[in-house]
Amino acid sequence: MPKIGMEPIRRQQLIDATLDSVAELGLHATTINTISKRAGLSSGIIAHYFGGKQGLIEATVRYLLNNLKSNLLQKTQGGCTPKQRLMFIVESNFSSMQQQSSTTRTWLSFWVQSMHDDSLHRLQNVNAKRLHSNLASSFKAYLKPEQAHEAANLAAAMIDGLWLRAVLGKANEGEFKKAEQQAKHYVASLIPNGGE
Amino acid sequence: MPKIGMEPIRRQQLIDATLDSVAELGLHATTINTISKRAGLSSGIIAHYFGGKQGLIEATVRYLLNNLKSNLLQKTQGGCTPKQRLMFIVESNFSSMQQQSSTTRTWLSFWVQSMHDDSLHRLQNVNAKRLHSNLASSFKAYLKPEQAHEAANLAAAMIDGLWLRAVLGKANEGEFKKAEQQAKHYVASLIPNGGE
Amino acid sequence: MPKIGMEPIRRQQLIDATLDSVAELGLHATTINTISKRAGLSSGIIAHYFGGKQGLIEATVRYLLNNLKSNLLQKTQGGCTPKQRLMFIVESNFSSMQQQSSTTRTWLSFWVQSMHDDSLHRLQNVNAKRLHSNLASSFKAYLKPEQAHEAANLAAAMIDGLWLRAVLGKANEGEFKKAEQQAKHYVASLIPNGGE
Amino acid sequence: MPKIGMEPIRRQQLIDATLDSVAELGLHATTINTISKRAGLSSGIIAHYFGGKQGLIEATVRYLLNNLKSNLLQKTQGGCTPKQRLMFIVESNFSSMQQQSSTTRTWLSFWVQSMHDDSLHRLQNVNAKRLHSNLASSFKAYLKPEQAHEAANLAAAMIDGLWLRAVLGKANEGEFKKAEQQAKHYVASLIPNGGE
DNA sequence: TATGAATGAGCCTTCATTCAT
DNA sequence: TATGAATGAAGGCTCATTCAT
Repeated sequence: MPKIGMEPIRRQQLIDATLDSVAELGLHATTINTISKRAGLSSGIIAHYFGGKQGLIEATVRYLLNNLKSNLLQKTQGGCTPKQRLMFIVESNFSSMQQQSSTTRTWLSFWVQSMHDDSLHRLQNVNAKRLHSNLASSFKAYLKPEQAHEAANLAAAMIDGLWLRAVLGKANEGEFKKAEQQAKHYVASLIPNGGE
Repeated sequence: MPKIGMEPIRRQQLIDATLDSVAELGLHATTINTISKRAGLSSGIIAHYFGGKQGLIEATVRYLLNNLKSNLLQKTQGGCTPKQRLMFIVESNFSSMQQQSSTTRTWLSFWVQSMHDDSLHRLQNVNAKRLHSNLASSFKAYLKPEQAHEAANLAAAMIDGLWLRAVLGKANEGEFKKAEQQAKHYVASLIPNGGE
Repeated sequence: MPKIGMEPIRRQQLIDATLDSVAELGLHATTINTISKRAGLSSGIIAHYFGGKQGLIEATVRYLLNNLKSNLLQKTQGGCTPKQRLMFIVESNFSSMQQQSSTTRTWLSFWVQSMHDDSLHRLQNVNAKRLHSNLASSFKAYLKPEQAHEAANLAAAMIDGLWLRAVLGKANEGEFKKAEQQAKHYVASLIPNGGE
Repeated sequence: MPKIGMEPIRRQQLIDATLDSVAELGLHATTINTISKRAGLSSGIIAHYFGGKQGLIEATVRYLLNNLKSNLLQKTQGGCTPKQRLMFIVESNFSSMQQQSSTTRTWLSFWVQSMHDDSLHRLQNVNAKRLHSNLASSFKAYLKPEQAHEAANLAAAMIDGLWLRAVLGKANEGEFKKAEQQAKHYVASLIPNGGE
């Protein structure tokens, strides 16, 4: 008699294993075997639940994006000022899934793969636009629409740049935290009069 | 006696073909065959001149780094103010190799691969340090050492962040140019009193 | 669940195919493809069961050695005089595996390869020592230890020499049998007073 | 202006290099490059003088056989008794080319290769027959033709067997010498009344 | 006479996919 | 629902051969 309701459990097991494997070995060296072994499951299960490797990769990226989204939602659900919201945006981009430091490199691996993979590129675009619109809508409390967009662009670039350098430089937690502080400071500097 | 003086020509042909292939297909999908076909040569020639695929990849990265370096050197060789030098640094990071838009994504592919490849990581580190030290030494004309380093960090992050977003967003030339302007503007903003 | 209990069958299929291929083509010309084709299986299966070509080669040699060993064991298990045991040793070295004439040359191929392959050399050493110790322990029924060792050396050399010349000379069954008789006769001649 | 009379020099250089390479690496791992590098020449020269790798291999084997032959000739040219001649035959088989201990394994490599290579097999046959006929003709001084042939067979087998075990067992010079003594002793034992 | 650049077939290995159970 | 045996295409590498010089 087949076990019932295993699907969500198995899917999450495999997504977690994928994150692990990509973090440790890189996307390039991650295979169906490195994943299934980490999950303690057979390789065939991936075709069963995700249709194939590509399906699992996409599901994993979606999972990361959802995490990022809900992380911000959770931080802001109690209500907050636009400035606080900007800080939360920075925080969630630096920490959300990155609670396990492992996922930072995973994130970057997927990012780059998206340049040559249309379905990943679509997902990555959604994310970039969401970051921009989140930032812009908050900046609009302090700036004219045109300027708010400009500020959002710069803020997004600074967030990505600092985060990227931290990841590529194999930063430890302290350095990572410092990068986050620098990002916050820069974002704050884009608000006229400190948001008063 | 076999044809003489072909070595540098062949090596460059293969490096160019590698840049092409990685730009179009990504590092993951770039094979000995995609490269040699683009170079109009046989696959065996790669082993002949570079020992193997890995050797060619590394030579290609070294070529990119050297280009970046000599590009800046050329811009500044006539003598310039520290502020001008900062602008040149931004420019060379945005444009050097990137004259052919193809190399932008190549650059990024190698960057990410460096997370899981020691020899590439070493090369990438050299580059990161050179950018930082170039920036810091220029900032020292206007700031105390400590602050100059801080400014160099922020400037480097902003350069990378804007460049990265331009690349991943598949920016056209105009958008790329705009990102460069934003980077310059930001770097200038880190100089007290506009460098007077 | 996949087919169960196939492992020993597949392993034997592949070992048999290896013996065939090496016998016909030589170790040098034996490839993963010549083996897997003979086994009626795909090339990938070799990695699956033996980790690679080298693993299969070693397993095949081990199989030959085990056969030789159990062949002698079987002949002598009913109990026998030391002289009879010596004859059985000769017989098993001439015939054990060699019932299929194919394996004779295979055996020699592995033997020679062992000069440049450490893992094979270790296996080959075990075999050489076993032959010597089998002979020596039997000779000790008739000779002093020192002399028994000497006799074992000479007997082993004659067995190998006759067998080798038969193999290299592409002997037919009759010639092979004659070589075996000569070996037995020589071994018997090393026993004082014909073993009375 | 092309150098004249280089041919015999180059041919010998390449044959020597082949012996070296096969001794050290085995026939399997010996390539046109390992040979030409040892000879201090280019790889193309092999095609030039021997038509290809196979031609060089055959020439090398012929060289070994000629050495063996002339070694015996030289030993016996002063005239000798049949018994002495038998001893010389043993000696030349143990030592002739084996002056450089390196060639022993080379010899064996070629021997085995001859099982799957017709032109080598023909050469190897010539050698086997010569050994047999040399031995038989000497034994005929002491035995009837039929018995002389039998003795020649046994003697040849013992010579090969002892020599083979010495080679495969990676014998040092002392052990090698001892094997030669055992061979001589055995051959002498085949002569009725010690040749008086 | 001699070189070594260049080729491309063939090798072993890796791996996503398929499928019987 | 889950397995892992089996496949076979594709990858990088090795190497004997060819040939312009």
